[in-house]
Amino acid sequence: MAINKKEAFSKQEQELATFTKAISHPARIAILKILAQHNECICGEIVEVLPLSQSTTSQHLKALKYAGLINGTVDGPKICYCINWKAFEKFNSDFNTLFLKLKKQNEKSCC
Amino acid sequence: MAINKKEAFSKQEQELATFTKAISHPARIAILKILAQHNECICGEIVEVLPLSQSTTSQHLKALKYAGLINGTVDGPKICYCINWKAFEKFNSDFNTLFLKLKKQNEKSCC
DNA sequence: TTCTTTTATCGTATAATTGCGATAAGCGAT
DNA sequence: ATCGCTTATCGCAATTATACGATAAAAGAA
Repeated sequence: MAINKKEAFSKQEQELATFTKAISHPARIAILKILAQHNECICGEIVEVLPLSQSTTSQHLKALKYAGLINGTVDGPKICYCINWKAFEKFNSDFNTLFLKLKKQNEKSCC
Repeated sequence: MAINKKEAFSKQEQELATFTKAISHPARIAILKILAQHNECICGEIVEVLPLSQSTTSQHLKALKYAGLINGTVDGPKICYCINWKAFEKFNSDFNTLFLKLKKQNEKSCC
């Protein structure tokens, strides 16, 4: 058991779930906030701000990168991180589309 | 290891993460769509539509209920489900607030 | 080359998620 | 009280996530 049944759902649902999963941990929301607060890419002073170890932080960054929400480019010995606004915009749009779609049909809670 | 460090983040971040986690699985997004497509509460014909077993579907419903996104009231032998629009509205609002907050600061990707 | 700094990855442990079948629990009808 | 229908929960197995320390890898500086 415990076979993954995600592929049984629509592409759209899978895609949105990937995004929401990426930001389903407070640490990753915090990382996005930190990245957005900078006008330039930051070369990973994220570890110092977060209450997590360097390795754990790196894993969270990897998760965000996997979902396409952030980019990281090599800058000498450091790595420069920033938000992928294009992907972010798409996510935001898809999300609002879902919201509107849901709300269109029904507005009242009957229970 | 593997101690939960979620409480180390802000209340707002935790709250939003709870919501996004609730909709971080395609099945749960599908459930919300099904619920929204009905003008009345539906007495769980969700199982027939989803490609999942009754028990698994019940667990997904439980997850959505835990996050406060749906309500379920007893209707004889059945249970009547519907979206909690109030909670949903708050989630939508919190989410857009985060988006705007992030976008306010920075609009360009430098990498 | 060697050292230092920065980041990723490996190894490991624990916890949570996902999924199913089987069973229980609740309620109406007989 | 018993039966049938609907939904929740239990028990189990497999997978994934979370977290850390230790180590590797990459690049500049000495």
